[in-house]
Amino acid sequence: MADDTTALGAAPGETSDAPRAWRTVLDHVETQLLAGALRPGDRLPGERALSTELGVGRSSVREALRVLEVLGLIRTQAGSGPNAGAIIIATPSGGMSALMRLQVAASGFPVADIVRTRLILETAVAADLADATPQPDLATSNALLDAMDSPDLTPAEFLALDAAFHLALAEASGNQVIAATMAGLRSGIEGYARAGLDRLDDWHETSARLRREHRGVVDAIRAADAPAARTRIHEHISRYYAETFIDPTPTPDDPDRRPADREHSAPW
Amino acid sequence: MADDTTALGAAPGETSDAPRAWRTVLDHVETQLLAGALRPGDRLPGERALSTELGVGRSSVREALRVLEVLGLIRTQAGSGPNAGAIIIATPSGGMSALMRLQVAASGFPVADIVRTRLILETAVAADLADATPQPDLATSNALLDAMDSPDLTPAEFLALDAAFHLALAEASGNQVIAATMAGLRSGIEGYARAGLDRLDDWHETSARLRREHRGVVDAIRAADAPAARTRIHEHISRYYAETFIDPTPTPDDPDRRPADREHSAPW
DNA sequence: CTGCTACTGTGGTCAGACCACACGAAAGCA
DNA sequence: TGCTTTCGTGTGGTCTGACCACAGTAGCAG
Repeated sequence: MADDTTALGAAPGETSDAPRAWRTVLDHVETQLLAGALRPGDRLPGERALSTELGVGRSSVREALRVLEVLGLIRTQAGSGPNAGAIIIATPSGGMSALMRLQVAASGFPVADIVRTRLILETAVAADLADATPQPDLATSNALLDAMDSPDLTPAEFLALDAAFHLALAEASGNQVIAATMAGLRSGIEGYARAGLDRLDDWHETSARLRREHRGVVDAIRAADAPAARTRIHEHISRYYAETFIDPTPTPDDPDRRPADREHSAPW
Repeated sequence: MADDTTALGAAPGETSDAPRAWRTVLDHVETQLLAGALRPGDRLPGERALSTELGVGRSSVREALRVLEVLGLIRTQAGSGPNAGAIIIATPSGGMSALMRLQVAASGFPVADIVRTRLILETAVAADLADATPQPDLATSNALLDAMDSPDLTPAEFLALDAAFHLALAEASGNQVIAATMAGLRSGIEGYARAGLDRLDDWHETSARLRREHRGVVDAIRAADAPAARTRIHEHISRYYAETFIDPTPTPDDPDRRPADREHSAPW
């Protein structure tokens, strides 16, 4: 369809219309994706090729590719051969994590909101797993649970396994959006979670309780007892945060964020 | 490779360790953000300044900035004055939308998973709003509802208002993470939603029902009847998708996606 | 004091040049 | 013939230097 565009489309200075050059590239890739011309596993044209093909500079192409890379859409590899170049991979978790992490860092996402969202999602996941007709595969989760029983784990290691466990549950539900979101939420509050360790009085006792609660959740799922799974995971998460965070209250008061309806005091 | 030459931190070729230059920039910004040295509203150093400061080329700085921009962390503005340059803004919805949209396009996110996630989130939001102690502010939602009553709306326009309504509810809950996620989910399936319009037998009847259901949800929230709010929003959403999508079944079968536990037949 | 005009700094883009790398084909050797 | 080595080639990764358009601002003219 006539790529009109002409060579003028993206001149150096660009004015009036001005679709930022890198946007052109991004849109082009998205279109190709939507049209099915590009599927996971495929290789994108080389940067130089895309550059001439779209009539933009290579740097602009690179800016777009960088975005795609961070968003988890492509993987780049220098060199030659079938594995080289930019190939399409749909790995959302990475992008989701980056987004959450940075937004939290920039106080765009209050930690409390993240925790609350996590609560909602995990509760639903647990109930979902319990109700699943073909008993869901919890092998990964169980393996992690066993690993957590190891007595010589540092709190940080335990925490990592804990996070993996929760993520494994989300993945077991088969919902990729939730799994990716959970991964993102996790990494968004990772720093706080680690910092919260110091706040615990008795780590030994806490870890024991966490392990117990984890087993409880899995047991409820196995027993196909959705209500119990819901309750247990809910309490598990909310209790932990109640212990490790001083005050999970949302952002104090930003000059440009209306503190309007914020105190919904949801019971988590 | 005897003579590695280079030896300088970030020489052109870079080897062994090789933290990709743009990553350096990204990490730097994130660190500054975490340290509080950079807050929303602040201006980042100029590209050239950052370039020399971090010892990387301007192109690398730009690649990083582009990522930050797409992620909704900064806003760039050419020219001079206080509004020029790259200033920190924490606007997650944009990045979330881009992420979702592209992942769906690349079949990284099955549409069904998105719908299901939306269902979970919105159900929770509705219940949350109903339980909120200070009656939440539903002014925006109501205004949209009224706008939707206009008889001369094209299906597409109606759909846009509908989306805005649902988003307004999420925003009213005060949870920014959910609001942003909802915005992302929406734009991820926007194309499908529009396409689904053709599938409707009687648009007039459908829109009337949708309006009725919307009011019903808001009424339940006003009445602080969380269970009703839950049920109504759930039915509202699931019914619509059941009507507009042929087969909400996840991706057929991708060579690299195990069709494992996927049929959890969630009741939507 | 007012209004116009240069100036300056900022992002946006492009073009060209290297580098390191990884693969594959050709050349060399057994 | 078959294996090893070498060289060539194409790819991403980066840097440098150069314009352009734009938006304030300082400074000059009225």
